[in-house]
Amino acid sequence: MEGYKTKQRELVLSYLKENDKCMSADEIISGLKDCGHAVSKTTVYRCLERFTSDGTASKFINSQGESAVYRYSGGHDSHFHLKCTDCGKTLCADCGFINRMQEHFYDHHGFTVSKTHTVIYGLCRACTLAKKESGATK
Amino acid sequence: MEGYKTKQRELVLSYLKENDKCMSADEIISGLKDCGHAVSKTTVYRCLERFTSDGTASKFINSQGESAVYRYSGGHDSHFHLKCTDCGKTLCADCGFINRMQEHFYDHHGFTVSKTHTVIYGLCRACTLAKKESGATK
DNA sequence: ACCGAATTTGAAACTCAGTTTCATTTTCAC
DNA sequence: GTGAAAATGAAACTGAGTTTCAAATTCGGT
Repeated sequence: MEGYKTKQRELVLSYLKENDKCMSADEIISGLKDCGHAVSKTTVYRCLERFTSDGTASKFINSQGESAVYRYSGGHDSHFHLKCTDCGKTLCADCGFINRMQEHFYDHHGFTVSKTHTVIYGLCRACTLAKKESGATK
Repeated sequence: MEGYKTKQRELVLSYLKENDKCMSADEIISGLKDCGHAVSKTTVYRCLERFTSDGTASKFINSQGESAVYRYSGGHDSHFHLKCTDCGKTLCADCGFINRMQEHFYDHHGFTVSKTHTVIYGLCRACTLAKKESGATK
């Protein structure tokens, strides 16, 4: 009931497992090519979609114009992305606050917050400071 | 110190003011065209970028492959987007919880959460229910 | 092992939001 | 008015992701 088993799907899956970090589709495509196990772009996207929807991997959307990143779901659950709108860096925050958020949004908005897909936008420490200074001097 | 005043910029600004809701760049472009005040795509994007960075308007990024939406910042501050990863609908949540989030992320992660750019992903009420049911019956 | 239907693959063409380029036009301080 | 700085817009481009479709692969039934 789950489709055929194919070499390409195995390759993408083990690449995700072996490189346990957030990777764009492009990184995965060229990573596999460099290993001598090239898998086509189309197929990689199809695998990632499949893994994302069956829970094998998580997809993180950072901002439009920037590629999504994927990561093997090896128990990384309470994991948030904090994206700096100034310098563009993305921080990962593994913290329990998400549970409080989940409660709030479920109770007050009937909304089940995804543990893995949410991106919080704002300013990182460095850019917060930079903004403050430039605001003070200008 | 703020650039020249132009007809086009005024048109985009008043269109945002008069239609106080989230609109994609495309809606704005064709809306203006339909009013008989066409402004070029390039210019609309440039205006939106300007308004976004000077605080006149807010930009909301929902998901890659989908266009960003913009809204005039007429005091809509504690305003969140809740995006359903299943049906794709976006809900707006005007609520004070963002202040608690801001505190948490500032205190524990040195991160200043944007009041306007953050998108929370998850399942809306309807899709949460739908998931539960299909999970129970299958 | 072989057949054949269902599934998967991949190259190429496509989509579409957003950006870049650059010649032309507009603004506004002087 | 004049001219330098800024803004406009048409067209071409970019790049992530999708679609198309013919060829290849999987695997249950025999």
